Amino acid sequence: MSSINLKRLSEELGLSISSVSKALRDSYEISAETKKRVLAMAEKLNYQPNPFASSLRRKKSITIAVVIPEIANNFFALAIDGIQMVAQQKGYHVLTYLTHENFTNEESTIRHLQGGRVDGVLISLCRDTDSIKHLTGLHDTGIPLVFFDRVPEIMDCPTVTTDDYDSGFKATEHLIKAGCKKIACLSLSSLLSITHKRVSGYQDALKKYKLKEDPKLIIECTNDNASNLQLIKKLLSKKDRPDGVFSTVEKLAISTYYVCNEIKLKIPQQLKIISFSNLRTASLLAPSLSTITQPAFEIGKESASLLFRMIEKKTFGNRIDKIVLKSSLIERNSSK
Amino acid sequence: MSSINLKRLSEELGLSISSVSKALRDSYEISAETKKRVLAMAEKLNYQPNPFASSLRRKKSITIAVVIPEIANNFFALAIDGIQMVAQQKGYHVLTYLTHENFTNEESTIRHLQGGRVDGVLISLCRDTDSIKHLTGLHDTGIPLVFFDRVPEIMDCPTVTTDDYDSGFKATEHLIKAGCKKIACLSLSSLLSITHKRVSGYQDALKKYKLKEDPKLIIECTNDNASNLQLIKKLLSKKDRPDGVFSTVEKLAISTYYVCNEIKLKIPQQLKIISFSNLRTASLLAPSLSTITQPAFEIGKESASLLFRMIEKKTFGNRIDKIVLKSSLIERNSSK
DNA sequence: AAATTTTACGAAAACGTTTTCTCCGATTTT
DNA sequence: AAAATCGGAGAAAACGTTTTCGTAAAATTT
Repeated sequence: MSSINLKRLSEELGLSISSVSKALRDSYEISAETKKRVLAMAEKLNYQPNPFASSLRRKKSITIAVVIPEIANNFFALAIDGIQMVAQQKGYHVLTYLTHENFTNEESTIRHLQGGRVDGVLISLCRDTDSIKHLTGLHDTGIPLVFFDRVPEIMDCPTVTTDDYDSGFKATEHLIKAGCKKIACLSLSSLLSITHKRVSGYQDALKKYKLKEDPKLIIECTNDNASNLQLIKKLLSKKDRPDGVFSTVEKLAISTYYVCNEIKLKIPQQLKIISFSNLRTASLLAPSLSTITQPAFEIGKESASLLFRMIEKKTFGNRIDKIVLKSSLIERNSSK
Repeated sequence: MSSINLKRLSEELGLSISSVSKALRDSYEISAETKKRVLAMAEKLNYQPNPFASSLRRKKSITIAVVIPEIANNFFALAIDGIQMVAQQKGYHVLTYLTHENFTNEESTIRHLQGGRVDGVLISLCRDTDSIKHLTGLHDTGIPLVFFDRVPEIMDCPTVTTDDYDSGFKATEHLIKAGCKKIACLSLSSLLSITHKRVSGYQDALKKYKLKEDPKLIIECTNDNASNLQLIKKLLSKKDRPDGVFSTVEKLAISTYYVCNEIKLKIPQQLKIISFSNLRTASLLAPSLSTITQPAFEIGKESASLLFRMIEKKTFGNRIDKIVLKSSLIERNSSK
């Protein structure tokens, strides 16, 4: 329990508390010589300023919050990596909150953040967020807020996303050109903006190539892995099963692989697959998985950078940034 | 900028600040009726207590720190998941710091944490941490510290690990029983306790089965992916190349797969592989990867639980807990 | 009825910073 | 020589809580 504070430091130096504080913050009011003395003593006693006293006084937390649905997910892990990089560079601390795709969790997390614990918030919405009322409170407190990937469709807010519509379109087009006539689409909650955009791309690609759209081929999956497996198994076991699958998220493609193994469906001969994914082992799978890969790390980096521009008021007036990055389609054997 | 504080609340209610504070903390000194009034007003004005004022006064941050080498790593992502679960349940906040396997980062992170920003620290050491001097300062401040997975070998400290020696032994034994005569071992820094234990298990298994140990077969990899690929390629391109590989970490197994693809080495016919890994797609790889899988989520859970026992002083006297969980060996086709 | 306890609340100190304001002696300007 | 400026430092208020202590009035006990 060392607890070296300014008072102790000032006594040791024979200076006032305020002078010591100023010296440590390199104020012009303090002579160079005194500063040197103070710094030396602070070093010697291993002085660490109390962050709470400082934050209380300065009304700055030097901390940001990241609110995401889950962490055991390649996309989000990479995004956090990017966020952390920028934050560390800025000398900021990062609080992480997981909503586990649960709206109630998201709500209470946001409410807690209104106390001023953080200077800014990065958030990717959870699958059953159907209203953004819980965010207006946070917005009203003036705490900068940036959405990434899973953003609200209606609210006027700063966002960092990828070209989801285009990617959905191209992925579907790719399957069509590979010979698919009947393409299923595996999606998360239809409440999510990314789902909506990716599925729209899918639908428009079908239209362009005059394939008839079947609502039954758009499978809205749940948050439970076992039941998703059932859904996919049911889909692929039917007599008139699809010959192509476009998965809007990685884990549903993995489930599809498992199902195909189970029911002995050959990829890509009997079923072609393409999926949004940040799997590092995509090319090592049997067969290798064709992916639309989002620049997850860059998304994190851009989101954090945007947030810091807002925190530092470098973003002019009431301008609202909407950054869109490009995903890349990587053809592999699952869609040959 | 709402900024509703106790003062504002007390004015609104015609009470003193202290009474409002007590009412909100459900003190026996306040009448039931007054409490109800205060709660109602707090709700109405959306009062959120200032965490810094509170922390300053109570000398409690209700926050823990997690210091890990990287986040884009299945093991650590799962561990964090477990940590977050426990923390959330306890109403604690979680600060995450990435060292990127860099000792200097680890050092400065630890130093920053000495200011009292957190009530406890969970840490997994980075690959070039060769001294734990930087941790004694933290220890001296009385902040509870729990190590998980990558723990110091010498220091008397609370740890949560897995049966690394046994796992290394069994993995090697498994390869031997599958017919391997010449087994290489891919390891991270030899400074790490996990490397040491896993490699010891490997060596003892060789001894038990009278296979001669060749130091050249123990490859200490770097933190750079490209150079690791080179190292592995060199190892596997030799005339007298090994017929088995025991990888102590996931990413080196993945690199090995890439190399085998490149130099057309057939797994498992020409080379058998087993690796520590938390890859969800292990069974979908070509061929499926035999793994020693650590209970990463549980490690996180247990570490956090232990830390909270220490924070809440529930751990008696100067007892030091060392929790060891079991990994499981899962045979798949890469070692058939 | 007097003495004691209980109930319900308020005043004020404390947590450790940061920052504004004040002050004093020394130097420079009028 | 008097006035103004300046460099360096300290006193004290402020940030928003929590908590100790004090104290009236009411309730209870003697």
